[in-house]
Amino acid sequence: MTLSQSVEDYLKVIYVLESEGSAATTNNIAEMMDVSSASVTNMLKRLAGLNLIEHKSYKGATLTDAGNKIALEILRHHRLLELYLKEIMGYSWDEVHDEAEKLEHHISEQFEDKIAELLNHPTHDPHGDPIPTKDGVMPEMASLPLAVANVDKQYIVGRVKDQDPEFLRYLEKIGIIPGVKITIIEKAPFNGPVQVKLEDEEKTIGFSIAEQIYLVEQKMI
Amino acid sequence: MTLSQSVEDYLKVIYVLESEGSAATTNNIAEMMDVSSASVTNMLKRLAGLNLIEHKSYKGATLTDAGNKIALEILRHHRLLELYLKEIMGYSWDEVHDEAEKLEHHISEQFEDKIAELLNHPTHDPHGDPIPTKDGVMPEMASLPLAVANVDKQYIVGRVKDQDPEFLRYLEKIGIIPGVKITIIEKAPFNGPVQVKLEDEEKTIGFSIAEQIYLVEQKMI
DNA sequence: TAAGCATATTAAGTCAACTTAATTTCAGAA
DNA sequence: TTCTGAAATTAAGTTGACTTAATATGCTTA
Repeated sequence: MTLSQSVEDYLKVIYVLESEGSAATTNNIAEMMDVSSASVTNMLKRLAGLNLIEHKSYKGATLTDAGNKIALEILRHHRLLELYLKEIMGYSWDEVHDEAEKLEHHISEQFEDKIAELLNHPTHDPHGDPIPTKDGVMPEMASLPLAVANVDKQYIVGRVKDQDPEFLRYLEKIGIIPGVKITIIEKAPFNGPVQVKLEDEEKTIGFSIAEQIYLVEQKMI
Repeated sequence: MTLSQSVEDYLKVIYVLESEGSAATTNNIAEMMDVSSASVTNMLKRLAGLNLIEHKSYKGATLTDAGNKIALEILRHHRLLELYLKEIMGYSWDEVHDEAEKLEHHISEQFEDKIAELLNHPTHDPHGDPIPTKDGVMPEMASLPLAVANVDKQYIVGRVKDQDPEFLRYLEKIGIIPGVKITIIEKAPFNGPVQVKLEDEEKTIGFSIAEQIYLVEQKMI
């Protein structure tokens, strides 16, 4: 059973919405994929017909086991590719997303296995997103937003959510990338800026940025 | 201007037919692409509309400069990928074709440049096919079929035409791969088998196999 | 030079993926 | 409890890429 790129993309988006806690409603999907909601309704019917999702009219979609499996496979491709592009091919972390987005649908099982091996079976991509294992197990993901973490406690940057290249270049410039130690010095009230200490330098970042950064207490990787 | 995978494939096939000396007729294209001739007629109209080919009804197609440029770009992708898969990712030479066939349409300019650099700007792929340069120059290609080369003269295997994996595995097993020295010991008449000497061992191969192998007098690579 | 055959084209239809516009459904406020 | 606006669906149509079947073209040869 070989699925179209489009089908794979829908499944991936539904997975991501589900895992974010948002419902995979017609409009949510349409917005994320930048297509009309009518297109989504149509596709949801097809996906339901393929037993990849369950769809209740006017309610939203949930992945079946089969759909979940495929979504995880695509996600695995995507994240392995991101890491591969960065580590082996010398891409910067703001460039990897777009390239992986295209290639994820076209690499073979063999290619997947080779890069996993070359990378020594990694668990997280350059943004800290977990890479599902081949049998569909999702590693732990950093889930504590910097914006709500404790002051004066040392953490490690676990994950950066926003994939916008400019945003990523900014973060890299100020030194906030997965793996680095970070301590919150002060949080201004009313969603104000957050002052953090990295290695030795201190930086101040806006609240909305702090919401995109997730911390862990111990190194995951 | 971004072209569909299908358009790119047609251009590539037309290029290959032209460069083989065969006319790019409707039926030739249909056969190579395994589609109906009606499909080809349709596509030729579209391609002509895009100024990528010239098409005279009932005559056949020839690439315009624009079409040629795109065909060469795809061919460059394909052959760079083949070499990359073999040299960097550890594929065997019978496996690279299929994977490259899919990926060639989806890699970015950046990806192309990176692998070219990693491979040190190679001129030929693992089968000996020339890799067009970025500005559309096609390196020399071995053009002397083993089947018609001289007896008792030392050559070098330059290129293997047939891409069938089983055929390639056979050739590899008996040691006929681009770059190796080869001398024809004897050619049986009436398109009979050909006896060759490789390094130290002698092998006998069928005539139709000998037709797929092209020699050069001096190492190209 | 006309017949016959291979080659190519046209006609009509399918399917996936999309669109806009019209309509239906549902859930929350008056 | 009905109304209304947002969300979802249906209806109708487009485009690309394909199909089979019918028809047209033109090359060879008798």
